[in-house]
This record gives sequence, C-alpha cells and structure tokens, in this order.
Amino acid sequence: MVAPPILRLAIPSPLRRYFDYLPPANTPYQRLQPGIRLQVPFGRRTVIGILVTITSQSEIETSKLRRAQYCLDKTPIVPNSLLQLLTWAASYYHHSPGEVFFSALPQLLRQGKPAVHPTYRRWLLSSKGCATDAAILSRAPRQQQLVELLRYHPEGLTSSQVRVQLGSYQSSLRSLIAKGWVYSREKPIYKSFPPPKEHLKHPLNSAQKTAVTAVLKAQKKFQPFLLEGVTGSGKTEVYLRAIEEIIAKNRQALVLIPEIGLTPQIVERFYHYLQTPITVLHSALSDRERLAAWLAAYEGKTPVVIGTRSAVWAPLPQLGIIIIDEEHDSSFKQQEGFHYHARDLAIMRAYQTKIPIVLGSATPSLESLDNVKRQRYHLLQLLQRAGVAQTPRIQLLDVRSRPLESGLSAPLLAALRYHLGQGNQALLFLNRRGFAPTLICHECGFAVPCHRCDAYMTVYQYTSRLRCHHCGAECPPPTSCPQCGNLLLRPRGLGTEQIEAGLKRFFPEIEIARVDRDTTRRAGTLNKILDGIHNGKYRLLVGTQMLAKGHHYPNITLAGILDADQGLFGSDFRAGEYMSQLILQVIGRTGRGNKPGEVLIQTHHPEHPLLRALVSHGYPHVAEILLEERRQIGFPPYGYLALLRARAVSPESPMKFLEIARSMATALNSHGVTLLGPVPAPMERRVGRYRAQLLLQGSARAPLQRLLTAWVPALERLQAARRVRWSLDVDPVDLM
DNA sequence: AGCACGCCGACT
DNA sequence: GTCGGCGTGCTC
Repeated sequence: MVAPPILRLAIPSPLRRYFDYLPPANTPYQRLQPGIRLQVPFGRRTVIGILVTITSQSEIETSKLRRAQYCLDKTPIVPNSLLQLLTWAASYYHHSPGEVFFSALPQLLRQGKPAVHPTYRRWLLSSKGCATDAAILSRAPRQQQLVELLRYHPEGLTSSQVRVQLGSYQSSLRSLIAKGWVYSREKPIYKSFPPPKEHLKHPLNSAQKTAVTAVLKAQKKFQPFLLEGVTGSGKTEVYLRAIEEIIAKNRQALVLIPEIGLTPQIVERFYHYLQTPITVLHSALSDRERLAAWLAAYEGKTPVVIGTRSAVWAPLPQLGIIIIDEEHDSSFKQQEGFHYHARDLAIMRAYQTKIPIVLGSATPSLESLDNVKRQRYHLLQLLQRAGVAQTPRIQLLDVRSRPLESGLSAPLLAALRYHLGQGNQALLFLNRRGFAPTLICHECGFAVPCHRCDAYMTVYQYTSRLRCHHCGAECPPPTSCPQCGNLLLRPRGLGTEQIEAGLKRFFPEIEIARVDRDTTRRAGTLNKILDGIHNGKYRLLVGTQMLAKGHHYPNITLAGILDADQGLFGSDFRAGEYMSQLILQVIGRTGRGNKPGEVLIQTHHPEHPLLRALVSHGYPHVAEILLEERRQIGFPPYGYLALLRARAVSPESPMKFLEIARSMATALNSHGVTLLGPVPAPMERRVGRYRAQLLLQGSARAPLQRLLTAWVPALERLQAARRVRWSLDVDPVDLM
C-alpha cells in the first residue's frame, strides 16, 4: 500500500510553523497542486489554508494528522514563483507563514470566495420596456421615473447609481422585472481605459540610451541596477523603454512606487506610452477591485502592474522585469504586523525569477550605494537634467538671533515676495503638522501632555482642539493651567497650520495650498489640491514631506525649508539620511522648465557638516559622510539588525520579557551577534502601552539569521511572552 | 489569533 | 447556587 501524500499548509494563525494534513477524501491527487486553498479542521475550528508543499513525511505522527476537508480551487490561486517568494519571506522575516501568505492575498480569497472575476449587476431596459410608453405607468410614478432614468442610460445602471438618483427603488424595480421591462446583466469590473493617445517618443540622451541598453542586455538573468538621476533627468523614460521591450516579448512588468507617488498622472503616462492597459494596485481599492486586479495580473490580462508596497505580492507568472521607483523611500517598509521591506523582497523576487530589477532614485539609500560599491548592483547614472532646466541655487540661512515671523526669516520673506511677484510658485516645507507642537503655560512652563503617550498634545487652531499625533486622542484646550491655574496658555513652536496662517497675512491676495495628512485625509483631496497646483490656482504651497515626494510641479522657482535642524540631531540612526533625502527632494521640485530655481534652508547650525556637504557638494558627498558614520557604529549597510519589540499595559512586563529573551539569546551562543539592550523605547508609553526593545546587531546576515532561527521559536514558547505583545523586525528602518 | 477549560468572586 | 473574570493550554 502506498502511503498517502502529506500536505503542508500555511494556516492563518500567528504560529510560526506550517501544518501537515492528510489529503481530503475522494479527491484525485493530481488536484493537490501547491498554491490551492483547502478547508481544514484546525483545533476546534475550521479554517482555510494554502497548500505550500506536498511531502511524504511529517514530524507529526501520521496517526495524529487530520484530514483536510476539501479543495476550494481547481487550479492554484498562487503561482509557483510567488509561492517561492512567500516561503522565503516567512523564513527570512521569522514570521508566521500563515500571516505572510494571507497578507499577500486579496481579502476575498482569504475569506474563501471563489477566484473568479467579480462582477457587478447592471439594470437595463429591455426591448419590451423601450417599446412601451412610460405614460401608462402614470399610476406608478416610481416605476415611471425608473423607466425614464434607464432610458437615458442604455448601457445600464448599477443599484447604487439608481439609489443615488431615486432613493428607494427596490419594489418598483421588482414590478418592472416582473413585467419583463427591465433585466439585469452581470459585468466584470474592469477599469475601462480610454483609447490611448498617440505618444511622442522623446529621443533619449546618451546616458538614457546606455541605461536602457544595459538593462535590456540583462533580460534573462538576475541583475540589479541602481538608476541614479536627479528629478527631471528622465528616469521614467528609461523605465518605459525597458518595459516596452520586455512586454513585447509577452512578459510582464512590475512597477513599485511609494505610497504618495502613485497618482493618476503616473498611470496615464505609462498607459499612453505603452499603449496597453495597466493594472493598478494600492490601498484605496475595494475588496472586489483588488480581487479583479489580482486575477488580471495572474491571467496576464494586462502586462504591466503598477502599485505600492503590497504590489510586490502581485501574481505574475510571466514576470520579466521589476522597477522600484524612489527606491530609498521608507514607505516600502511595512511597519505593522508583518514587517517586510518591499524593495528587498523585490530584489529576492528578481533573483528567484532570474530577471533584471531597476532601482531608481535621485537620492539612493545607503544600502543600495554600498551594493554598488560591492559590485552587486550595476550603477547607471543620468547626470543631466532634461531640457534646459538648470540646477537651483542653494543657500543656508543662519536664523540664530534673527527674528522669525510665523517661522519665516526676513531673507526668506523677501525671496517669497520676489518670486511671487514674478508670477511664479513657491513651496515651503516643514515636517510638522498642526498649528503648534505644544500648548504651554506662560507662567510656569507646563506643557499639556497626552494621557496615553509620553508626548505633548499638538495645537490645532482652526478647530481649536488639542490632538495627540501618536494615539489620535483629542480634547479641547484647558482654560487654565492644570499645574498653576494661570489663565494664559500659549501655543509654542511651529506647524504647517501656523505657517499657512502667517502666509495669509503676508500675502492676502494669493491662494495657498496646505498639503499634509490633515488636509488630505479624505480620499481624492490630495489629487484635487495637486490639480490646483498644476493649473496655477495655488501659487504658495506649504506642507510636510507629502509635498516633497514624487510630484511634478511646473512653475516652482523658490523652495524654503523652514527648519532643517529637526533631522540633524534626530533620535534615530536614519534621521540624517532621511533629512538629506527630503531636502534634496524639495530642491528637486524647483527650477523646472527654463526658470532657474532658488532654495533657502533655515537652520540654527549652518556649520553642521551634513548641511554644508548638502549645499556645496550634493548627495554623493552627504552619502559618504553618512556611510562613514554607519561604518563606525557597525550599522547598516555595515551590520545587520533585528529588533525585538515588546509592549504591555504593565510597565514592567516588556523589560522582564526582553531580559529573559536576552539571556536565552546569550545561552544560544550568539557568535557574531551583539545584543544591545533591552531598553525602554524612545517614547516609552504610547497609546497607554509601555514599550521596550532589544536590538540584535550582526556582523553579517548569516550569524544573525542563525541565531534568529533558534531563538524565535523558543521565544514563542516562553511563558513571559504571554504577558506582552511582541514582534520581531528584521532589518528595521528605524529603532522607534 | 481563537477557542475551550478551569478556577475564584458578586449577583439574581 | 451560577454568570463571567482572565490565566493556561492547544492548534498538524
């Protein structure tokens, strides 16, 4: 008798292991292909698992294995190549395979819904309905209205469209269906694309040509490229040419873009250039749209997928090239739950698939620069700005002992007057939302704290509320100081709201756009504001990093950085890197077209080496300084980190748990790994939880991974682990 | 996580 | 007497 195969499944549970099952009864074995879903008993419940491998033996006694109930899919819903990536991700990040697999799937597939194109129902007037005179419905006015409405829409309307027009309509609709006047059609949900426009291919300059040629030469093998080029140097043109060639060979392209950069303009540009429908994947899709996009990608209905972080999981059986735009952007790192880095995963995916991958940036991450030095990545540089655009003039403004009005020094204000007077646009950057970061007592200096976090409440003047940026708590400002009873409490410090208010006073005749998370909370408002910037409605722009990222503004000739010092002495090891990248991005927003740009940077530390390097030598020099700092402390890219975080309501539990975790790691002979901590987190209390962390620093990936492989399962079994919520972050981007 | 079991306190 | 608090154990 032949032993039955054993099915190894990823099960949606936080447990860091796979679960083995016997095949379902009455199922031919050839249906058991990796990548299908099965319904299985799990403990006292029934869950859906994904078949990962089929083996012949299990660590569990065969007699103890339970039988899967049935297959949900006839064919795999996860292609082999993706299965391989997911398996690798679970082991590299030491995360539960179930959560890894299920976080990659569209919600509807997680729930066990069939993997078929979601449709929506449209109501249409039948020929009988068209032929009949609606006047005979005079005694049924609702039905009459409905008939008239549908007559105007020969292509049909959805239930929600009818509801918007007529409100309650269900009973009238039923009557009309009974009469045979109205019928319904199921239509697949697809984004319909307008006919593509004729596009002009700009001739490539020599650097672009070299880049495209190099990428295309590597078509059949794993080869990462770092495409370094300032804003406006034509990186996108390089992506498009490369993709065009690849998809012409019936292969697929995956394009990853930072969260904020995925605008309709980008999608349109790809669409009109490539003359082919594009699948778009981002967080704002509905569950059904996401399923439709997943299936479209899987079936190769569209050869190009553009998306944010989670699009790295798109099922692409014919993947031929991956592009990561703005590869240094930290939004590629998932910061909650399953901590993965989409850029790093994309590189692994390209490696597994044996295809080229292009990382594009004007300010590459230090990791990527180091990979170029070690000759793992091939560097492609686009040094000139396209067209006649000139590099902007950059100047540091020493604001020590200079009076600031609404955060603006006199020279910056004068520059604003000049540039606005010329009819141009100006941008002011401040990485702090709200009106002011604190409300303090004029008498005793007391600042209003958040009750759940070790942080102060931010002042919002328009709504006259206080809000905590860490937990979202909101309250009205106290009428008197809780400490001394004094009645005078004043906002202290600057936020974008206050800058906007100040600018309104200085430039009452000019429309101002404020772009931060507060003004763009509702879906679509960001695009609306961006349109207003494009068509020149707004000429003064104030905002946080949102404003700096990825958008193209034609007419900005002045950029002001209101406080460059924030990132200079930042609490985190990447603060300097992020600040430099951000400032350079702001600089990249100016001086497009044929107008020269000007950038003014306000600082209390004009002699700071990082700022000096930024102004006089540009990013490569800044990167050298930062890399040297990292080398000295053995941090990435010269060391590899993993961070164990713990949090709990009780102040002691996190530290206790981490102390035990540390001694366990020590006992495991952590050769090549240094343990740092545990220490309380930089903001110890957040949303009412106390937080602590233990940092592991490896001289290389291998010893760190070896330790984690032995250590993490032991942590899972630990008693003390139950009193805390803990998570492991491999390659953390910050230590907050 | 999600679910059940078990053992102690304040309710009708 | 029992409803329910959350500590503990278990999931192929």
